Amino acid sequence: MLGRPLATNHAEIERAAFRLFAERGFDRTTLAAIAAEVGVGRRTLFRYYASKNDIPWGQFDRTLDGFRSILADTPLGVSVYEAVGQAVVEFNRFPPDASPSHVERMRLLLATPALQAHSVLRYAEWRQVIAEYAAARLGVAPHSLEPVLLGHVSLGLALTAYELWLEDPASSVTDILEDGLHALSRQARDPGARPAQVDPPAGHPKSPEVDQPD
Amino acid sequence: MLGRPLATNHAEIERAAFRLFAERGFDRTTLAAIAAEVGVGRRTLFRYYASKNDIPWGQFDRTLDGFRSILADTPLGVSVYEAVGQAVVEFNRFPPDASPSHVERMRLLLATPALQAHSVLRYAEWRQVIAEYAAARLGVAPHSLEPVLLGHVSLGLALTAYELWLEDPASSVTDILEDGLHALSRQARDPGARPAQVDPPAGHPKSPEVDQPD
DNA sequence: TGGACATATGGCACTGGTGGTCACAACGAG
DNA sequence: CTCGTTGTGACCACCAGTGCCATATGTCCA
Repeated sequence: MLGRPLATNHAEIERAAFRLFAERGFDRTTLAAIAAEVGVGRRTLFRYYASKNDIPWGQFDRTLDGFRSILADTPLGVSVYEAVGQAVVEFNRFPPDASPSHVERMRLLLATPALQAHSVLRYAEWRQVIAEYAAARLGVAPHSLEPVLLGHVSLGLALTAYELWLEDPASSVTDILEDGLHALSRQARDPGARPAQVDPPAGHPKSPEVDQPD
Repeated sequence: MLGRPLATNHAEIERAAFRLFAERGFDRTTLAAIAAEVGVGRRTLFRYYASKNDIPWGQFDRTLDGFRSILADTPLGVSVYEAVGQAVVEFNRFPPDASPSHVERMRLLLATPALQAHSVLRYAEWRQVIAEYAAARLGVAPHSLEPVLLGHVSLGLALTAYELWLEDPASSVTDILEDGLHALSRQARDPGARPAQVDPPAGHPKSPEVDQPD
């Protein structure tokens, strides 16, 4: 190694940060406090994380690479949709007992409004991975309807699973994901049926109203 | 009216703000500059909008009420999924020619990272409207799987439509939404088919890796 | 006409996240 | 020991957001 050695590392910063977040909450924990806890300068934190919001996410790059691998290892015998569905289930599998830090992390990410907001930027990268995989297999552009839609719907399913899981920590993300996949296929199979299937999902917040002079 | 009259209104602020955003971009436009342009104090802006990020969204409350009405006017003869699907299409219908400000607004919202992030908080309210409608019709809790999933998938479809529309402004959001609805039903109908349907969507960014000491 | 009252304004001070700059510290190599 | 390399941390500026409060500008009532 050349040059001055690192004063800290990501793991140490995250341990300190999570401890403080747990004590005071995310918003009321200042970067100065985290820096003091770690024993480095406040400015140094920005050399490890692009922003305060990125601390709970850790080193997401690595995680994305893992997801790419899972998709790449997917059998070609099934449809793209099944493949992606299974990859998502696989990706979100984690030891049901251990990893209390994983639970803490997800709780923080999903329960803190500032982090919910910030997370879409990470989610976009994740959706992109799906879109690229789907585009390659379907032989279409990554920006065309089905790859993009598949990315968005997959994300919707995953967020659903995590939301429900947080409400009932005894439940299993994997199980909810699989239930969701079933619901999504049931939906289309009997589109006219009254209740109890999941069918034509829909839109998004239209453009805000054009203001009338008050 | 009692008390001092208002110094400005939402429409005036948005006109000024959008002009500046177009010139310098969202991030490089300060609230001080907007306030100066409108001719009011910086502090006053915060009495019209909760944050800078809320300016491009306008008065979203009104918009949500409109969406509730659309859902409420939905015929009971069709399934919840069809009803929501159609409501979303209807909600996102807007004059194909006019409203250049609508285009500008959406472009800004979808192309600015800070706004993409902030928007999830608005989207959450919008999903909630769907979940409540679906829960009522299905006779289940709003926090149960199908209503939550329907909200998320609907949002995913809508975001897909807006993203594709932005890439090709000559296209129609309504058309893309309808294509998307078809893709979603096709998916489930022949789940084993090779390419060209949209089926088992999947997961979500798993918890970040637990850091190893670097 | 002249308060009294209600309400909006806008200045000020302060916190906290973010980013730039730069001198300095700590290590390896020659 | 000195040089090159690289990380550190201090100082600074900027900006969003918030609490506080004096002041401006209306209506209403005596």
